[in-house]
Amino acid sequence: MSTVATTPARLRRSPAKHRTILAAAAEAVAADGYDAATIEGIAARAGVGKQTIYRWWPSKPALFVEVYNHLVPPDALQADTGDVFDDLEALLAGLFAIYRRTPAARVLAGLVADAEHDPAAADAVRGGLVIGRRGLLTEPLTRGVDRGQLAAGFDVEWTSDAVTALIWHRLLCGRVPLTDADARDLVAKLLRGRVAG
Amino acid sequence: MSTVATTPARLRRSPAKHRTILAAAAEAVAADGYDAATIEGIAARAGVGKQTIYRWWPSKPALFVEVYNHLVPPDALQADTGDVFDDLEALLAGLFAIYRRTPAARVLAGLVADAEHDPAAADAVRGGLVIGRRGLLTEPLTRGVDRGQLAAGFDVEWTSDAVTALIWHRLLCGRVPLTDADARDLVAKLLRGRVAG
Amino acid sequence: MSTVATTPARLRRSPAKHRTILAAAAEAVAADGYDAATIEGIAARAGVGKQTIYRWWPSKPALFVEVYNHLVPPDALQADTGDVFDDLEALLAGLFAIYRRTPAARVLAGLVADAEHDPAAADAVRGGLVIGRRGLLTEPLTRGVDRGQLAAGFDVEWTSDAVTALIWHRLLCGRVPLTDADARDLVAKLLRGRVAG
Amino acid sequence: MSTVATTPARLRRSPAKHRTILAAAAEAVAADGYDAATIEGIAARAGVGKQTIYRWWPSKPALFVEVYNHLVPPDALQADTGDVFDDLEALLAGLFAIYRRTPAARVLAGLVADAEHDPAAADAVRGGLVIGRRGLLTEPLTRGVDRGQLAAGFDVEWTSDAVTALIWHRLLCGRVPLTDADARDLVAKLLRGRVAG
DNA sequence: TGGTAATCGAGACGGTACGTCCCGTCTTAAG
DNA sequence: CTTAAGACGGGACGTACCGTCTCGATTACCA
Repeated sequence: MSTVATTPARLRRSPAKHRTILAAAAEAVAADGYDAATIEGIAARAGVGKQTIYRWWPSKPALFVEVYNHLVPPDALQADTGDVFDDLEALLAGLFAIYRRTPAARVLAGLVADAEHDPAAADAVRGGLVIGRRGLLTEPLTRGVDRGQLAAGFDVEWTSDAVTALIWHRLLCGRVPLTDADARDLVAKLLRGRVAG
Repeated sequence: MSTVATTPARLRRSPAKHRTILAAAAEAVAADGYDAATIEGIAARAGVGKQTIYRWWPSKPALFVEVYNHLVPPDALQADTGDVFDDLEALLAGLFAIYRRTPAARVLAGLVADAEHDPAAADAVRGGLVIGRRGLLTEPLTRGVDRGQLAAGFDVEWTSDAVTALIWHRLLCGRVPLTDADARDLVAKLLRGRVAG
Repeated sequence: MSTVATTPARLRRSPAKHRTILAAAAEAVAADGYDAATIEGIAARAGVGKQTIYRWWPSKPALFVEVYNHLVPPDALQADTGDVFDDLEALLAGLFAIYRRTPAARVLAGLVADAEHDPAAADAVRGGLVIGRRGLLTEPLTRGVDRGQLAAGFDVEWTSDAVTALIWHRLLCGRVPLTDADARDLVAKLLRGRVAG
Repeated sequence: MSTVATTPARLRRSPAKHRTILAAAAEAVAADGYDAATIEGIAARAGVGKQTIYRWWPSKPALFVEVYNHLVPPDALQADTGDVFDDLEALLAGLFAIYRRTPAARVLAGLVADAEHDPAAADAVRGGLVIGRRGLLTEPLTRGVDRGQLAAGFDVEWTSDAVTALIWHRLLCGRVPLTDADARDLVAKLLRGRVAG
């Protein structure tokens, strides 16, 4: 009878379903790859109606952005040992470990793919290991500069992008998984400038 | 039946149609993006039956590998000025010019996307600006090492990959097109090691 | 719980809501047609939860049976003038007037449609202008026979069905609404046997 | 190369599939009823893609109009014995036999249902046993008038509609199938005017 | 120069997934 | 403790392309 809805009756998504769907999506990628993972299949795998997925995520990329964030929680990767090289190595090693353990790498690669034509996905991907999470890279580097461990003119921005770029290149192109050695190598080459052996 | 005679069994495929299809494919990407460019649409645009496309290319990625090679002819990018930095800058500037003029960048990005799930596409992409065309990068670099312009231990392989990675990152992620300035910057940072300003 | 006491266990269903829903259902049919009138839409139109409708009516046809009975109250159509032809003409003219004024005809046609597959609807429809309301037709006719105005052997049952059949045919098939002239014509042809002009 | 399509390349629908689909549709109605017969189910039953149905029929009613015409071929019902009562009885008996043997009656009832909201279906239904096929009824009746077997002023049009109406009423409402006796009864009551049996 | 075979456009075909709509049931918060 | 609002599993909708297939109609070689 009241003609004015007091509160907009906030959506009451079931947290359990929510998690079930994210898990089913991750499984589907692990099983069939990002591309073959269809909304229809994920719904079936989760024992959920398709509409329940479309209700909460406007598109497949949007869903997988959340899957990625779920698989790669940013907080778990922070480190501050006092040594910028150690910090970065730890960060990358942790990230690569997740990539080896979960389908996160395939998800990210798939999102990069979608980003080409889905502007929303593009934004999300830029947040995926670029803008949003760039703090993960820029903060330790900035600390390194502040501490004097890195040269005063050190280009933190460019280096962050370069690290991201090299990782993506390996994800998209590489056949072999990323290892701790790759983390060390990346730090050595890009931060210490030891390109020439 | 064929007696493997003098003429190699007469290729009936008309070169004109062949080019028409490649052009239609490029147009379709320019118009709608890689993903929305369907075989069906390309066939219609080219005034050709779908089968004619499938006769010559087993899949969409296979078609676009050829489109890419058509748009970015490797020979046009060679340079040997005697200076490795100039060579590389010229190479990259030429490449970026093509990326600005044609849908080649969108094609490459699309192929990278397909590469995630289509092994044939993956191989093709690795050839697209990695293995096959890596000579484009490794040869000038090797000359630079031989000439003494680059340090003896300079890691040509890693540097080639890094250049590719950074370009891809910009293609997949960047909003702004690559320019001559970007070519200079890349050479400065990765080859001259001028990361710190 | 209910002690079958003085008051019959207090009907919680508010008569106001009840009427609101019936009205919303009628409006929905008037606006979009029987088929496009969904429970979901009626609930929204009535400002009522879907459950509230399902609580009171097991199905869409069940709801519309009540809507029909609400739009076409049987008592309003009775007449006993002493002349069977006048009685029938009055009855039909009154019915047709309702059909022109309200969506009752579309509701009945829709129910006939539902009746094909919904046994409950079928029963309801047979009551809609056949068994239950047949009294409306058979009673005046029987009086006519008793009074001697119709032949002794006059088949009241068959004639009632025939009248119903012809009306339905016009409802389901006719493009033009039923008029007073149609009422007169029906009586002339079927009761007076004036088929041959 | 020729810019002018010589012939509009007439559609080449496979006659075999066409028949398979009609048969599957009839079976589906027989098995589950008109309403529960979905395009999806018919396609599966026929071993055919949904698109193949949608390619040739714009809607479910359109499909079933053709199914009805296939089940009730008008030519098979003609008769001209020289006696209008015999002709009509034969026609109706033949029709009712088909209704007992095939799901044609359920199809017609379903179409009548759809006709309420689908204008195309409405047109088709009017053709189904009214306008188009009305010749089936009007022609023998007209012959009867011409022969003098029916009164000169006999209203052929009205009688045709009345016959149709009564049949439909039985189809939509009746529980028992129509029999030869019903055919005789209909002729007796409506043509011979023996209502007062 | 007329046969004959391949190649072509067109598009029908079985199929899969899309994203939407509504069903009838179940859950939650506010009154 | 009832109600509106609406989330939920489910199932069909009608559409878009996929990659395969079958048609005639060119077309270009060969006899």
